[in-house]
Amino acid sequence: MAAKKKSEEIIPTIKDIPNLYNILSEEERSYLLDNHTTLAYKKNDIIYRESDKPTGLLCLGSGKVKIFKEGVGRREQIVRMASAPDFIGYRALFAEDLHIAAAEVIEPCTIFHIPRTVIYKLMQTNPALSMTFMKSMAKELGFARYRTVTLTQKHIRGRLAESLCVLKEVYGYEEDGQTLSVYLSREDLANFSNMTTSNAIRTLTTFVNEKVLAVNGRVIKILDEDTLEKISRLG
Amino acid sequence: MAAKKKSEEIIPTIKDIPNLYNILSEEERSYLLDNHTTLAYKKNDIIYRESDKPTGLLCLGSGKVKIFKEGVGRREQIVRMASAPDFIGYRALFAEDLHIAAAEVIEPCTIFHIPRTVIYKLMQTNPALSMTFMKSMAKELGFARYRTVTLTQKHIRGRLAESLCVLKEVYGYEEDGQTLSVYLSREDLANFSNMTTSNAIRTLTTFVNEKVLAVNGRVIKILDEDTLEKISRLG
DNA sequence: GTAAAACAGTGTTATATAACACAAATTTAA
DNA sequence: TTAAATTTGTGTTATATAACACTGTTTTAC
Repeated sequence: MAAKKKSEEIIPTIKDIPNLYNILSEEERSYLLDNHTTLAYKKNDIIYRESDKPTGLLCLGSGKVKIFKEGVGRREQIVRMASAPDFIGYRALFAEDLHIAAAEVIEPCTIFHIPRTVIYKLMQTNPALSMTFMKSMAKELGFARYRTVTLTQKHIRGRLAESLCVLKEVYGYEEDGQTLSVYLSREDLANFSNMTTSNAIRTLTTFVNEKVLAVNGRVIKILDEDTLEKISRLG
Repeated sequence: MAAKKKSEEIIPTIKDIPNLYNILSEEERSYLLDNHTTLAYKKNDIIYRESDKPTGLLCLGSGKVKIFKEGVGRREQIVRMASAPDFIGYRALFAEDLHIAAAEVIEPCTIFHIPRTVIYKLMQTNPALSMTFMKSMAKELGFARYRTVTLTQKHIRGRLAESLCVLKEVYGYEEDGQTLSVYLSREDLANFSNMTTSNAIRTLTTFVNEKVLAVNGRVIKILDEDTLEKISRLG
């Protein structure tokens, strides 16, 4: 959080995407290194919007991103929280569709852009690369299925508890082993959990009263992970 | 529907899965023909269950299948309705996961089973095959995202209207150009639309009163497709 | 450094939909 | 071919959660 820390941060390179770089041959690696661009985004930047056409593969080298769809009456539904190293926006690329969700920066990002033709060429010669994307997408589809059920069937407490558990999985804790390593508005928390902002606030308060969480502004500490998971499971 | 018709039906072969067969070389085709099995399932058969381990790729050659997850308090959520020729159960295969949903036969099926090693071997030599599965899965993920939003945000009328539109897309009409070519219980309709059976029945009745549908038992005619789509869109 | 905007928090009310309970009709099985 | 089970249909009640309306507090921008 300290401003000083930021200036010391080392900028990642595409070599830091192991799922991508590690499986390439020497020749493929140099082809990739010569044929990608590195982009820097700051907080609140939009990386792509709903109905944009994908131009290539995006790899999140550092930073945090939320992926969301606009629903009924502008109400937004966050469908995924991405962390580095992750692929983003590749569903639309491989489906040969337009984007069906938007991506917005939550914490400053380094993103590698690999043009469609480049990544397709690599996939032609390297079957393992296709398998990587396939596996990644299959995991996401599994998660999407799981969430469809829980967001429609669990009660408010269960939905919020589950979202917090997911955030813990994706971003982990700070050094203290308790503080969630994301800094989200109540509204984002609500949009990730399919509820109104008021209800997210209220439910957060009950979790604090029950000593499951400690909350200080947007800083959330998970005091009792087991109970949180239990609340999530029982809906 | 006539019993006689059934006995005349020709049994499909794996050549009838164009997304798979058409993109293979002669050599690959004969390898595939020698290394798959054809299975027949009847109504209400379970093809696989939640937490089963996938053993290979399943291709639906004929028939109709529902894919569902069990949610809170045994309540089932239908996440997909499959029609021939479709791949089924391949998400778990490629994610190297257990199945996270179950598949049940709605109308008698012919299914081709291609062992994991066989399909992986083909994917090693044929990059286009990987792309086929990738595209298929990307489309499904898009659909899943879309549904998450509508099932959580649309009202009951919009959800049921949307489900009927989806069924029309997937299974189409009978020869009369109006009758939905699936025969589902009210409960299945409800489980596909995230509502109780009573509410599915009631809402169906209001659609009949509004002359959008005509219903005779489980036979549903869509009288006014435009209005149905409008109801679906407006939520 | 101040004004404006966005966000957090809380109480109250309204409402969509689940839950329940039962009757009638249809299908299944013995 | 009769009984049992399942499915369909309808009315009533209960309740979870959205919607609304404010106030106080941060953050942002000029």
